[in-house]
Amino acid sequence: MESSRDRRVIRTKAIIRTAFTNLIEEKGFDALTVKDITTRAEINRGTFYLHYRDKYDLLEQNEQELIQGLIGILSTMQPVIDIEQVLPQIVRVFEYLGEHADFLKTILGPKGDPSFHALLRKMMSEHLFEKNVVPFIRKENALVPINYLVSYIASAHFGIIQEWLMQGRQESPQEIASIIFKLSALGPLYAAGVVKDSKQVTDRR
Amino acid sequence: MESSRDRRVIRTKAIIRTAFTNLIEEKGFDALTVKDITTRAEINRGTFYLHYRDKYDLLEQNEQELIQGLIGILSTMQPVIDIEQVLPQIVRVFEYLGEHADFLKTILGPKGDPSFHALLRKMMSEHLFEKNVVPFIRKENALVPINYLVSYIASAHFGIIQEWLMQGRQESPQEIASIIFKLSALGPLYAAGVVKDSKQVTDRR
DNA sequence: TAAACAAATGAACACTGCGTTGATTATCTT
DNA sequence: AAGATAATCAACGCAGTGTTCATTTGTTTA
Repeated sequence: MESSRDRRVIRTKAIIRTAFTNLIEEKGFDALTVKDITTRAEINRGTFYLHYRDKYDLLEQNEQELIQGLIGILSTMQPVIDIEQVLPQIVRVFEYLGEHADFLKTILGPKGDPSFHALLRKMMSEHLFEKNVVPFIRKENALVPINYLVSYIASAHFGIIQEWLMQGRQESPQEIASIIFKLSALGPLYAAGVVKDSKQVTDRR
Repeated sequence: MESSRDRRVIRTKAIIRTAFTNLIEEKGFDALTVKDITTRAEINRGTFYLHYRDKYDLLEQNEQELIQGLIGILSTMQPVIDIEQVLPQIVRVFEYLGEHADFLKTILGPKGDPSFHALLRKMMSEHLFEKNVVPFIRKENALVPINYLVSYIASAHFGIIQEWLMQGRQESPQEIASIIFKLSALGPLYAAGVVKDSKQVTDRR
């Protein structure tokens, strides 16, 4: 299309991208120089600046690309009626995440970009829960403030994503969706078999 | 004690620390130069190097200080018998976190240090759940893999901490402990009032 | 309080990476 | 095949790094 049909550009951007991803994993994003990237990519340093303003721009463009893809998926999903309809939606999301595992794994890891952590969490809150869960909450029934509920779920699911990626995606998206569902619907302690019945605890305070 | 009883050192380290914290909040850690810090702290740049190897060392020392304090608290706690005994423990932790809110807020925020995120999450897993929760799990009862359970809970609680700090700690440690307890023991969806009874969902798959 | 010590300052050093430029070469599109 | 543009190469001033050394300032302790 309009955006850079020149094969040289495609090639250059691709090798920059992989060099970048690998180097983040090795040294971490901020210990990283443009020179590192161009050396690794076997590219003239000036060429880098033909495509990116600086290393932050490079990071941002890669992140945006990924985010846009995710938005594309999430926006096609209509709000669920029955709570179990979320399962295939979760599967779809994890399929997509799996396709970008390399980049995600590094960027969400300990040497990654915390602002991307925040961005992704925010997206999960907005597109998933505030559309699918929050509407079902009758305020008078909620036992905890809603913002904490949302943070709890968003972070928890975020943690599942991280664990899945870091362990090398051993489970299928279906398995993961099932795990998430059980944990959130039944409660982590119930799912663990620690608490036998929610009731046991309900009437305490 | 032995470590630097000279008042000049105390003073210098203190002003470096606050300048550092403020600057992280303003520009983010990696957009930050040693010169920025010393200028803000109204300190000779050479003085900085008298105390820290570089800005990463400064970050690490501050983080370690905080972590050690947390370990000190966690290690005095004996494993709980009844699951509700964790409540005062959670309270104690949040009291401590509250004392260091300024630093934590920035370092756990979008401009913070992702490796510290990981470190704190790991600590929570090890000291809290693997000591207090995991032993109670009978493997045959667990509906989900334990590593996912641990990730789920650790991240979820991590999210609560972040939300609490970012919103300016409006709730007391007691309130937060109660919120966490409800969410984890009853399950987030139950606590939200979305699911009426866990049973409703238990026998599906 | 005075002497001895240690911290903080200020100025200079070479070094590394940054972001940009202009001329030249290589590769692509039409 | 011709024209366009991407990539290269070498060079530039600039900013921040981490180190040094002589000097001044402050703190401790005898």
